[in-house]
Amino acid sequence: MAAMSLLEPNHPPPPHYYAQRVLDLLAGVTRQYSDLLPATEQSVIAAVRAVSPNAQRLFSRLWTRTGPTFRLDSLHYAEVGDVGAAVTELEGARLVRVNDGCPADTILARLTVSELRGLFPRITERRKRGLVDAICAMYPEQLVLARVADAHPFITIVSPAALDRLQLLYFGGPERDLSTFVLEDLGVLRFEPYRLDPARRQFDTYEDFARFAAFRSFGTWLHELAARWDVTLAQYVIEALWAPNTKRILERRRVRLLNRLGRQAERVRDFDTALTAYRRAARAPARERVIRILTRLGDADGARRGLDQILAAPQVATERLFADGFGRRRPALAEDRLVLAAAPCENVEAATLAALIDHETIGRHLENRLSLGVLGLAFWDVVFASVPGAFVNPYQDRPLDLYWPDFRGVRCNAIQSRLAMLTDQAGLRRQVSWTWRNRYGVSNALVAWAAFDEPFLERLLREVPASHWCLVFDHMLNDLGQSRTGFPDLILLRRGGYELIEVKGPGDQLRMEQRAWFEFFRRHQLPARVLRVSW
DNA sequence: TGTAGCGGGG
DNA sequence: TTCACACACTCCT
DNA sequence: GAGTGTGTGTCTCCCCGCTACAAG
Ligand SMILES: [Mn+2]
Ligand SMILES: [Mn+2]
Repeated sequence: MAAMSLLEPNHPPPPHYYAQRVLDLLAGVTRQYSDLLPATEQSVIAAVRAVSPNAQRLFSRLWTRTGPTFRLDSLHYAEVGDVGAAVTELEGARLVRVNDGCPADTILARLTVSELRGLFPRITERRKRGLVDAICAMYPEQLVLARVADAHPFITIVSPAALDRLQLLYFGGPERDLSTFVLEDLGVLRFEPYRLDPARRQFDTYEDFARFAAFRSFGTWLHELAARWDVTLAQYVIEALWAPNTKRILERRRVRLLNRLGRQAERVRDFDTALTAYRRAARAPARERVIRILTRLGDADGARRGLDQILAAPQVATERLFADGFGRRRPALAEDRLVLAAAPCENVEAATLAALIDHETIGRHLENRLSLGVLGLAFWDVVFASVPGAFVNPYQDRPLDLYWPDFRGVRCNAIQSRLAMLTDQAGLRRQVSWTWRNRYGVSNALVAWAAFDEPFLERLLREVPASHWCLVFDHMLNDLGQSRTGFPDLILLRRGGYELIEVKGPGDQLRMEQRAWFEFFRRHQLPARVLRVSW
């Protein structure tokens, strides 16, 4: 429940606000996970609870800021009466270290260029990065820390990694952090009040959580690998991701990481590593990538065998379409043509839309936001229906299995009965407008609220027959992971009709996901076409 | 001196 | 900092 | 026509002030 009155933009929060939120977080983690917390986390929790409110307040501020090191002169908070006393207390509780605890470059980065010049006048680099590097290279670390401490005393959080893990446990994912509290209390973020099963928790064992946390750091390593390829590191990651996980959330993340790693390896032409990564991943698009690599390497037989395997049992539609057409010439999809009067000044889609609308035709460039959004509005309560294990904390914008292939199977009755309610326009309108009125602004992975407004939604439901919407919903619900991409760029609405249009500029072509959608449109005779635009 | 980008804040 | 998309390029026929 | 590499938009809020950095 969002207490709107708790915070207002640009008005100071209640004095104990941040501290209380941190204590709430710690209480939540303790309640759910006290049995599997490692010693570091336990001692952090105990220490924070033990210090005075004044120290709790300062520590909570530190936690929400980007650390782990802070200059004392950057700490002024109305609710912290005596910063010096708070710091001393936190130091005594081993939550922070004073004038120590970080590498030289970390504290140097907190100084301005002119401060750096003042303290280290012999270094003459121009840019800050170079300045810091040069100082680190020239002076021993202890000297740097001491000299900075003298002019600008600072503190460092002792266990930032433990704080990170506590946050991760509480919010269940790296995308939410303490700022979620503020945003929710401001009313910026709102979450569906779905039912949580207290007996279910996201991580059953410490190993589960450790893997989850490890996967997150692999993600950042992968990002570094993109900048600078390192075979040893890449192979280490593959090694660590070698065995499939029994937990599905972990397994999906594992596959994603391996596929990303394969892609990076391909980019630097390390085909051995790429093949290994893809073969361990084994899930789409891994087999397709393997075939492309084998073809590049001249192993036509291996590629052929791979293609046969895909054709025998395609994992996803795009994979089937790929294997279908690979090496052969695909029959070109019929395209219409449009010549614009002038070169588009923004994107081609907007220019095309402008050329196509007139006094009786309106349209939007929405792509997947259209199909996903209307689906989300029509199936709101089905998406948030209480399914065992789907919701594990109050800050989710989707059930954990939204994009899993068996999303529908798990909810098959609810989905069937909802589809039956939507077959006529009145039923569809009833659901959609109920959601619009009662849930507007609530976070939902399917619904981009800003993309819609009431009049447009109204016409959307009037001009597109409910039977067509149902065909689309039915198709999407079979596997949202697949159908969430590739929807055509534009929808045009006119009295008694509509049209979906995929805009293609010169030299742009249908992607595999878009092909899959057009296959569906053709099968059900929905009005969709590809428009080749030139100028 | 102008400005884009970032960190801090509610 | 992700992800889907558009677009520019190459090689081939 | 097909495949590949790479740039781009958006980032789920919006405001403020400061700073790095480069241009004048
Ligand atoms: Mn598009
Ligand atoms: Mn397009």
